[in-house]
Parts: sequence; C-alpha cells; structure tokens
Amino acid sequence: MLLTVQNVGRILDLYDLEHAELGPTEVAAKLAMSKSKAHLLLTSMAEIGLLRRNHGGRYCIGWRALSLERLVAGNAPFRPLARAMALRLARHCGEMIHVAALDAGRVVYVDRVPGARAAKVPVSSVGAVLPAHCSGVGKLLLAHLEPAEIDVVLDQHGMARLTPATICDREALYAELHRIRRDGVAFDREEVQAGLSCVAAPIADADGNVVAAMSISAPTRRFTDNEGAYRATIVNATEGVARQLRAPVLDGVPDVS
Amino acid sequence: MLLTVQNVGRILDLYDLEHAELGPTEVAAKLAMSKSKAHLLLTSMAEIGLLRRNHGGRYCIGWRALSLERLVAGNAPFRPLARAMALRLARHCGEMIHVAALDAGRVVYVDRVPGARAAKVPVSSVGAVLPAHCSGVGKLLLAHLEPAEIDVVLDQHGMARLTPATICDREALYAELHRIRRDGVAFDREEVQAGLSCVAAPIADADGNVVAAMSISAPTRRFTDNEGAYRATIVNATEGVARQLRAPVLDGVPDVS
DNA sequence: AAGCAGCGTCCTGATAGTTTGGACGCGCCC
DNA sequence: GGGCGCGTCCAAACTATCAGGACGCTGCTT
Repeated sequence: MLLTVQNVGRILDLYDLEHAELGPTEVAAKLAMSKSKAHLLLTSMAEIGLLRRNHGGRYCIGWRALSLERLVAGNAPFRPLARAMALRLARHCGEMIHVAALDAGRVVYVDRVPGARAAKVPVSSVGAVLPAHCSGVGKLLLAHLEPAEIDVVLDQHGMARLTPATICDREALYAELHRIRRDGVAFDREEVQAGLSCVAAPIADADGNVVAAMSISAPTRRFTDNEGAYRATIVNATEGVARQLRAPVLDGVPDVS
Repeated sequence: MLLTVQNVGRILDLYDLEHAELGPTEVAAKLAMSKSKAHLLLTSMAEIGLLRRNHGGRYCIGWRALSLERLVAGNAPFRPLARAMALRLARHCGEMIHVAALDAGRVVYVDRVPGARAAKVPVSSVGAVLPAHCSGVGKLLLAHLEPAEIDVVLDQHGMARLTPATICDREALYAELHRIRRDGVAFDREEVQAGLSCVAAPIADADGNVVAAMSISAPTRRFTDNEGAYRATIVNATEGVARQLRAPVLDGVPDVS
C-alpha cells in the first residue's frame, strides 16, 4: 500500500455533502499531518482533476468524477441487467428497489428505482455510501465474504449505531450472517432508518461469486404485511439476473469477448 | 506535484470506454514503469476504492466514482442554475444544449439537455472529456485563461485533428481565441464532428471569472439558417445565469453562507 | 486606521517511503 | 506436457516526500 495513495483516499473520505470544500489547514487538522503536506496533496490531486481549486484556495471534488462515473457503467456486466430487472420490480410491486455493491468494505448504492408508492429513503441515492453491518444489502454482501475478510471490514469501519435496531454486537452479527447464508436472503428491520424495512437477495456472476445485491424497501407496516411475497419476488428477480449473467449467448448472438 | 499522485492521474488517464480493464503489465508498458510499481499503484488505488479488482487481477474503475459524482453536484453553484436555463433553452429552440467546464486543461461536459429536434451528438454525454482546442465550449473556456496557461494546456494535450475543419495550427488558434474574447461567443463549425455546428457563450461567476460555458448545437444546415438567433439566445441565457450567480439574495431569502 | 489573527502558499534540509529487478506460482495456449 | 505470459511478492538502492518555518494576503477587531 503506497502511503501517498492512502493519503489521497483519506482526503477523499473527508468529503461529504456537509463538507463540500476543504482547505489545507482543515485537512491537516483532521488527518493529523503537517499543513504543507496537506497543501501538497490537495494541489497534486487538483492537477490530476480529482479535486478542483476554488476561489481562495479551497478545494472541492473535481469534474473528473463525472467522467469516471461514466466509465464505471460499462464494465460491470450485471449493472444493466440489474437495472432492467429493478425497473420491472418497481412496476410490479410499487416499492423502492435498490442495487448495491461492496467497495472497500462499505456498501455503495449502484442503482435505485422508486416504485409508484415507494417510501422516501433519504440515505440511499445512487453513489451513497453506508457501512456494511446494517441494511439488508450490506449484511447480505458481508455474509458472502471470506470469514477473515469480514473481520477486516468490521475492524476497519466499526459498527456504528444508526437506529435502536442496528446490530452493534459482533457475535450477534456473526449469527445474523450465518442465518443469511443459510436462507439466501437478508432482512433489515429498521436497522438503518426507523420505520423502514427491506429484504435483500444476492446477485451471483457466472462463477457463482456474489457481486451485488438487490433489495425491496418499504415502510415497516406495509413491509410486514407483504413480507412473504416480497421475499419470493426479490429471490426470483436476483436469480433471473444471475441466469442472464451465466448465459453469455443472448438472442442467438454469441459473446464477442 | 507529488509524483505518486501524478502516477495515479496517469493511470486514470488510461481508462476509457474501450479500455475498461487494465492489468499491471499493460499499465507498466503504457506508462514506461516497472511492472511491480504498476502493480503497487493499482492495488493501492483499489484499496481506496478508486479502482476495483476483477477476477484474475485486472482492475477497473471502482464504485467510489459513483459517490464522488454525487459530491460534485452540490459544490458548483452554477450547475443547478445552468441546468434550469438549459432546460428552458432546449424547450425554446428544440436543439441540444451543453454545459461544460475546464478540468486539468480538458473540456468536461457537465450537463446535456436534448431538445425536441436535437441533433444526435455522439461525443458529448455527461462526463465525456474532449480536448479544449476544438468545440465551441472548449475554445471559449480556453480563450478566458491566462495566455501562459493556454500554452501550458496546448503543450500538455497537443492539438489533435478530429475533422478537416479542426484548428491544428497554434497561430490560427491564437487568432481565433482573440476573436472569441472580442465577440464574447465561440463558434464551432464542424471542428469536432462533421455536419455539426454550435455556438457557445461563457458563464461568469460573481467575481467575473469564467467558470463554465453553455452551447447550442445543431446540424450545420439548420444552424447556419438560425445562426443569429442562436447566438443571441445563448448570450442571453448565459448572462441570465451570471446575473443569478451575482445575486446571492433569491426570493428575499438572504444567503446563509 | 492600524494591528492582529488566520489562512493559503512556498522554500530547504533531513528523512523515510518508493522504486527497481528479480523470483514465484498460476492459468492458458501451443 | 511444456512453455509462455500474467499477476503477485520480496529485499536493497535510491529518490521523492515530509516537517518546520517564513511570507503575503484577507478580514476582523481594537
């Protein structure tokens, strides 16, 4: 691990919706480094377009993020398939559909399709990042990691409490992940957001590796009323996506890879 | 300029729609560095989420790009204003409207709104990156840099020929940029794409700095028929955006910065 | 109005991380 | 089955990075 690259990552970590601009002094204080080092990192990141220099020497995320985002879309074969399926699901059950993947131990929402009567989910716009120990998709993706990997992730990011229902005990989480592996689905009962529940199922690629997860979210009341149906629906949907991923031949056109 | 950060930038530069995956050997060859160094850079970038490790040790753009994209949106005050204006323009004249900014010497398309009869513009989806010496927005943004900066940009990225009309002579470009500064608008007459022309005008922030450009693109035939009207329209539109940027008080609500 | 405090920026020597080249194991193609 | 190419990993040589301080500036206080 190159230390300079690690510092680049730590600086990017500092940015969120409340902190859209940062100066050298602020960065130096938060990361416990010298001001000159912070300044050098910021100017260098600005030169490669990751950051952008504002009036007055403060730095915000650069336009290059837009072009990078464009490159992400193409190289994940599951993404267009999952999106098409999410659209069908949203039309079918009217709820909020999420597609998420694991990135550096955290959950990234890759896609989001609201249904007609979908619940407002404030924390999960596309690109939003959440810890993996809560949320249906998070626990599900975590459950399909190597056991050693799970510990690394938990050590790295901790187990913050988001609601009274969040699982913050490591042994309890182990048990939960075991259940998830056994059942093939993960439930989130108000662990992320009070009043909001969801059920998630895994999307496996052609090699059987879990590369993403899809979920149906709904207000807890409506969710419990339809729990069985939603569970069956999400499992069918993700298995459908996995089937398409396993089948490289579509419409008689052979894969050209 | 931190060398390691520069290398991160050079690796990101290697990715485009045709090269969505790269391995250490490929990177080492293209950047003339040792394979072990390329490998170390790739793994480090993967650890901070900029890249993502595929099956078989190849690396593609990571999910973090999605979350970064989300952070770009908020911190450019002109962006929502320009978008609203672009929507009005597209409805009004029916053509393709672009909003672009300069990033590390290249043009990044920040927004794109197609009108009802808009021409298909294949090269300019949001996040697309183009050299600055061609295209209306590119020349316009270039024209408002410091003269020394212009040379730096041209030295860095060259002046590739995209169509027979592309300006590839440096003196000719200087003259063109001078005209653009004088007239306040930049024309692109098939310099990027045969059959496609556009007119661009600058968006200036409260300090008078040109932070972005907006353009109306159309098939050359229709464009020349409406040239005067389009020019007046885009100038009015960008001045309208600039006026809103200069006025921190909107609807009687004082700015809370 | 002058002084002060805080910020971003830049410079130079001391240091520690980066770079290199090679060796290993693996899968693929011949 | 053998060879080739790839991704991965290791230890020493070296070069870029790091820390501390000084400068100019802006905005605020006294």
